[in-house]
Parts: sequence; C-alpha cells; structure tokens
Amino acid sequence: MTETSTKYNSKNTEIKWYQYWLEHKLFKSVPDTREPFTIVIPPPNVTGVLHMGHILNNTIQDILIRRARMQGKNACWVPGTDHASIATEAKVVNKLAEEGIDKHSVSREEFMDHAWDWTHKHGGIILEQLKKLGASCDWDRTKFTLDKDLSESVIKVFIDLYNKGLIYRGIRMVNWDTKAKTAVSDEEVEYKDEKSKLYYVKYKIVDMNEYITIATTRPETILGDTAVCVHPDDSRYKHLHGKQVIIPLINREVPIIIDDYIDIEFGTGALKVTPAHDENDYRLGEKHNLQSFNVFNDNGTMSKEALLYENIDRFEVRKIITDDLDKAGNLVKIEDYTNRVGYSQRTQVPIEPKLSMQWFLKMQDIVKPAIEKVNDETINFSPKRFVNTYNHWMENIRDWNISRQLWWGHQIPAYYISGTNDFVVAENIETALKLAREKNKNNNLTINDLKQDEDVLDTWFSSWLWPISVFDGIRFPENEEIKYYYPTNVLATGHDIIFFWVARMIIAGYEFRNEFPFKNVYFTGMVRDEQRRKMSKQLGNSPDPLHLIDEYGADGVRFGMMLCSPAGGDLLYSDSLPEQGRNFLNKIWNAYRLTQSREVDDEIKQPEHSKIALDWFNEKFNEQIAKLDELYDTFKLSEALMLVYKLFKDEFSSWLLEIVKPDYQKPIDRKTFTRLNEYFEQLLQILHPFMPFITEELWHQLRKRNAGESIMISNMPKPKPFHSKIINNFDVAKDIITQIRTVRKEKNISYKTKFKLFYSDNTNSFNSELQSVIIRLCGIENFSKTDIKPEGATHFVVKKTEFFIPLGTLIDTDAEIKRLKEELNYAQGFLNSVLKKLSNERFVKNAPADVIEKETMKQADAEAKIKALEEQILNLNS
RNA sequence: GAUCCUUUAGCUCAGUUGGUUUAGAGCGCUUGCUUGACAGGCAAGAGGUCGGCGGUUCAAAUCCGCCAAGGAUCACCA
Repeated sequence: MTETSTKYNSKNTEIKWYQYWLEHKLFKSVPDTREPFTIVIPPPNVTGVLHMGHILNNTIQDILIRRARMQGKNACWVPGTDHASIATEAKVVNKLAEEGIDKHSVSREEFMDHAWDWTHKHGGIILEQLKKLGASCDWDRTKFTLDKDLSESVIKVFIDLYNKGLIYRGIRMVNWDTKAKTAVSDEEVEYKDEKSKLYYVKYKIVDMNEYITIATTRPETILGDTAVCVHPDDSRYKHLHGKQVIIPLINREVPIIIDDYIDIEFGTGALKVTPAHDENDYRLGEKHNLQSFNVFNDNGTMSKEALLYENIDRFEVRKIITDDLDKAGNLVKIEDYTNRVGYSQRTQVPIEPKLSMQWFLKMQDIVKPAIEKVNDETINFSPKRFVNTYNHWMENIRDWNISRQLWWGHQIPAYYISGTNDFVVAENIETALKLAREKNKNNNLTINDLKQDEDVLDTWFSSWLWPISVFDGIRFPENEEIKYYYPTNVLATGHDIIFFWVARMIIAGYEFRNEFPFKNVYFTGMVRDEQRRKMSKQLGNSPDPLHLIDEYGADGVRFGMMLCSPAGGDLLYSDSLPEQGRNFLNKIWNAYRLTQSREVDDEIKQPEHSKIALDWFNEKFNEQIAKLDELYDTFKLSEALMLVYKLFKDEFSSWLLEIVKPDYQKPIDRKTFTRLNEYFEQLLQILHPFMPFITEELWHQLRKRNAGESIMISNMPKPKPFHSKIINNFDVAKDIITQIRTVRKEKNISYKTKFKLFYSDNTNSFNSELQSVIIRLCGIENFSKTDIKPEGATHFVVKKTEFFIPLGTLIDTDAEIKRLKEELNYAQGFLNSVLKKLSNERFVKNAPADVIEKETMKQADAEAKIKALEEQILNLNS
C-alpha cells in the first residue's frame, strides 16, 4: 500500500498486524492485580468450519474483550473446541466405511485411534479461521473437551453426582437415532410437520364374528401390538370389554383393555398398543401389565421379535405390510394425514422411540438455584425476554439422559461386576476394584472380573462444565486461575442453544462452585438471508466467511455484521453489509490521508474557524463517548457501532475536517494539526474494538511507536464533562449552513460563486462567534447584521433570526412566497398544538411546572418565528 | 394445544419512569455536484394518520382490554 493510494487495502494490513499481536503476546493473560474480564468461547465442534453464525458470535466476543483490555482490565478470552460425539463419530464411521471397514469389526481402542487421527487432521481448522477474523483469544489457553484435564473433570463430576444420588440408571423410552445407533436427548430432537397417511386396520375379535378397527400412522408397529385400548364410556365397544383380539398376519391373541386415556373422537376410538415403541403405549403397558415386543433392530430394520420382515428397513416394511394387510382383508382404508415426526438433529433421520437402559441425571433439585439467580437478575440476560423461555423449560424440566451409545467421548466410569445391575462407579479400574471388593465382600475379585460400561457421556455433559473446567476448577477448586478468572463476565451465544448450554452451565456453576458461571448472557439472533431463510448448505444461501474476509476485509465484515444486529434479533445478511463496512474503511483511510496531506507550518496563526470547530468537536466527542459507554454497558452493540460510525463520518469528517481543511495546497498551522491528530487517535481507539486492523495500522502511522506498543493496549478515552451549550450553538451554525446549501441547490448557484449574507436579529439571539465557520463552509464574501431588509433577497429563519441572501434577478418571488408560506403553515400548526395544551385548564392545573414552562417557551419561539415569516412574506408582496 | 414475543418510513431497527418541537437512525430512493482526502465520495431532499378498534389520562408510539397478522419455545392423539 502506498501513501498516495486513495483506496485502503485490508489484506496485507490484516496479516501484518495479527502477526504482530501474536509476536508480542498481546492476547496473553496471566492473573495479576488488575480486575479480570473473562470470556470463554462457546466451543465450536472440533471438526466444524466457520459459518456466518460464528462470525457474528465471535465478533461480539472480540469487541467486548478488546474494549475491556483497553479499559485496563486483565482481559482473558479462552478459546477451544468440543468433541461433538455424534457428529465426529459419524464422520469417522463414514470414513472407515469408505475404506471398507465396519465400525464393529475394530476394537474400541482401534476406533479411538482412528478418531484421534481424524481429529488431529481436521480438527481445529475453525480456530485458525477465527484468527482471520481478528479474534484476540489467548491461544496458549486453547482447550478441547477431551483433553486430559477436562476429561478428568467430567469423570469427577459424574462420580460426585452419582454419589450424591443424582445419577441413576434405568430403562426408559428414549429417542433412538437409528443412523448413529444411539439415544439422544429430548433437546436433540426436531419435530417437523409431515404429510403422512392414517391407516385403518381391522382386528378380528376372538370367538366372535366381529372386528374392531384401529387407526395408525405406523402400520409396521402392528407386529409389536400387545393390546387394543378403548375408552370405558365408548358405547360402540362396551360389548367388547374383556374380549381378546387377533393381531393380523401374525395371529397373536391380545386383550382389549379399557383406559380413559383414549380420545373417543380420534380415529375410530380404538387404539393399538405397542408398549416397546411409543411413550404413551409404554405407560399403558406398565399400567395394564402388557407384554412388550421390540420389533426393531438398533439400525431401524425389523427384528426377530417382529416375526416377519426381519432385517428389512422400517419404512420399506410400512409399504410391504400395507399390501399384506390389504391382501389379508384387514386394511379398511387409508386417509391423508398431517402429523409431527421427530428427527435427529445430528443425523436427520426419523427418531425411533425405543426402550433402553440409559443413565439419567435428576434435574428437579439442581435447577433451583439456576432458576432463582436468573430471575433475581444475579445473572443478566440480554435481551431480557429470553428469561421467559428459560423459565418455561427449567420449570418443566425432565431428567437428562446423559448416556450415548458411542465410543467417541468420555466413557462412563461405571464398572459392572457380574450381570448388569451390580456395578460400582469410580475414576479408574483400580479404585473400582477396591470398591467392588468392598461392595461384594469378596477379596478374590480381580480386574478381569470388571467390565466398564461401553457407553460415553453426552457431549453437553462435558461442555456444561466449560467455564469451570478450562481453569481446572473442578479438579483443583482452589487454584489461582479459577479463583481469579471465575466467574466470567459475559457469555455470547445463539439463543438456539439456551437449553443445551446456557441453562446447563448455570446449573453446573451453582452445583460445583456455588456461583454463577457468567454475569451476563448476550443472546445473538440467527443469521438469515434477505428472505429470512436460515442459512443452510441445502439452500446454498450461505456465503463463505473466509471469502468475504478476503473480499471486504475482516474489519469490513465485522462492521457489516454488527451494524444491523440487534441483540437477540435475527440478522438478515446481504453483501451490502460488508460492502458498507469496506466503504467505511476507505473513508477512515482517506480521512487519515487528508489530515496528513498538508505541510505543517509553525509560523501561520490558527484561523478562528478552526479553533471554534476544534473546540466544538472536543465537546461533541465527550458527549458521544459518554453515550457510547452507556450503550456498551447495556449490550447495545449495534447502536454503539452506529454512534462511532456517525461520529467519525458525519461529525469528524464532514464537519470538522471540512472546516479546518486549509485552502488548496496551502500548509496547515501547527496548533490545528496537533489537535486534529489527537482527536484522530482517540477516534481510532473507540473504533478499535469493532475494526481492530485498520485502527492499529493508522495508530502506528500517526506517530512513531516503540516495538510491542499497540492500540489494543492503549488507554480507551474516558468520558469527561462537556458543555451542551457549545454543542447547541454549533448546531445552530449547522442549521444555517444547511439552509444556505439548500439555497445554492435550489437556485442552482455554483459553490464557486460567492455571495453576501445578512441577518436581522431583533432578539439578539444569534451568536455571531460562529460567523467564521459559516463563512468558511458557505463561500460567503460578506456576513453582516442589517436593520434594513435587503431587496431581491431569499429568506430563511433559523431559531428567531432572519437571514437574507441578496440574489437580484435570481429571485423568483412567487416561489419564495410559496416556500415561506409552507413554512408558516407548519409553524402555525405547531403553535396550535401548543396553544391547545395551554388553553386546557386541566393541563395547566395538573401538569408539572417544568412541562408547562417548556410549552410556554415553545409558544414564544413559535410566535417569534411566525412573526418573522409573516414580515418576510409581507415584504415580498409589497 | 399451552406459554411468550413482535407489529413505528420501501428494508432493518431505535424510541428510557406517558410530557424538548404534529416521531428518529442506517440502508435504499430522488435531485444536484468530476481538477481540491475519499464517486467505495459529497450535498440537499422526498418518504410514517407508530397493525386495527376501544379505554385510562390534562397528555398515549409509550399504560390497559379486545381483535388481526407474523414469529419463538415447549408439549403432542394413535
């Protein structure tokens, strides 16, 4: 990039400064005497790649951490990844399958080797990608949920909860993923509306020449039926109470049971009962002591117990059995029907409800502090409305199925002694042996008599400890790091994982440290396309983030993502967003070029207009950064960025720079130059959290810096008292200037043509100090007060002051009158609304004094303005 | 089905405990401006009966009720 280039080139700059930051270890944090500011990254899937959601989420975290660092806090952002049991195992299984290897033909150890190979090869790419975004994580702290220390923490917690009696093992109806061949939690099931069929099938009654017809969406489960259920009050079936029916095709005799769970109105009012494959049927089965046949294999094909169609897929069987039922004369009819089908979030196959032995965590009691501390705002949610969602889930929480029938993950530390119900829980096999010998009072037991549970723990069972375990606070609760960094300050994450993560981390925080894991939770929205569709691979509507960074610069992308991203609200992405960011980068770059483009002359005196403008900007800046702090503190980051953007673009570039700019090729005075640079530097500082690269680049160009110095550890400007009066005065000048510009435009007068400006000020309200600024920006050759209203002049009124620009023949009197009349109209309308209030007795009686005073002042101002306008119109008419 | 949220300019959103001008911003749009930091720019401008109806109040985008549309979460009947 050359000094004279009119365009900012982000690419080289970004590589250079990220290198510099790493070299000088500027992201590194170690405990010291400063106040800590901690963020733990929501760990992405180790095999994942960066998508737009990550960009948004991590930009937010980087903004918060960079600001804290510049405020002098000891900022620590801990990066890392999670092992994503199901997703990663699926990928490894697929890879093995491609090589012709079946998972079950290799040992657990061999499989784990393959999985680690895969992880080392493909894992952590996402962290490298975050560096391109400018993420200022302390990379030396990078953690992985399967690291030794984190794994030990998970096992320790399992044992602890087991010993407290909160973890139990039991047969339950679980959500079975037939592709991953594991149970998944309720939260991992997505329901979708689906067009399906309702099949009406008749079952013969034993010893009667009669049939009972049931309706089902899943005819393949008929093979597992062990009863037909009717409502006790259903008159259609009263005569069948106590009878047996024959299951078609397999001719099994099962009872007709009676239960008021039945909805008489639905279908035929008769329900087939399949206790092994439906949650409600399971309950009926328990209540009525029914048999249970598991008609599916783990992979979703029919099992031996089905008696028919063994090893054929469940959806294939649905078609076959429909035909067979038809042939056998049992199919009555088929209707179209819409119902909701659960799909596995990970593999997108339909969930099969299945009875199986799983490990559960009792939730009822351990959620209590987590509910309380969110509701009393010990933990602050932004936006607040997510507290409702949180409460709803927490108050209806069900026990958490924490076991997964997988190998990739933390193997459950339970050791079976003999059979399946005799086991001990211990952190290793040696301790397990000791416990087993004690438990069975049998010192002859050896390690060979023990067999560890095959299953692993849910990935979230390790990530819920993340804010604690990354500082090793589970294994060593009193270590310096956990005591210094915990609790953390902010968690920034998508609202879609409020239950998976946020809620469970809060639970873990209180359970294991008796303290909240983070003070604030910032929920981001979803990134969608312009039609509000979610970004997805299938639609191909998601841009490649790295490509965007390449094209618009990381700073540009960060700007684009933040500008339109209200907390919790969805972000509708379009390329115009990073484009705006890139344009702004260019603006900053060129503003810098302007400030440095002139020779500095110590001899020339500072012009008055420059001094006035600089003084004004000083006040404006202080006013704005006070607002900025407020916006940060309430997590209104989009608004914070907008404020900085406007401050730089409008106030600094368009007003200040235009005023202090010396004439073409003339030098600039020393005083102005110095102050400009001071303000420029401060602007770079407040811009830095949002756009770290360009600000670092220009901060270094601005002055010679020592090796290792960086804007990212400079002191963030603090709000100072400011004078609103100076700001308000300047606003009047802006108003006048805008009016003059409008005159030029309407009359088509070139900016090169100079003209005279007069004002008539009976009320002495015009602050003539600002004359020099107006002259500077408006090409005025003479600006003076007059008592005689000039002929052939255009008019405007600002506040109570009338202004005249004599334009001689350029004046179109009729148009002038028309414009003034419109203005008069508005002023009169306004005055009326004020008078209406003031003439209302009850208003005058009830409203507070200051409100009435304001209204009275509005009245006076409006009347003065109307008077001025009326006079002008009168003059033009005469 | 239950609970909750949203509805303000063409689009995305601000708008504090009701009262500083008959509502603001960014983008988009319209018009004008090429020697001057930047056309990836500058300047000026148009555009809204604050979803609808009713109520409370001296005063409602703001509080309350009903209705309508959209969305979210949870649950789920075969």
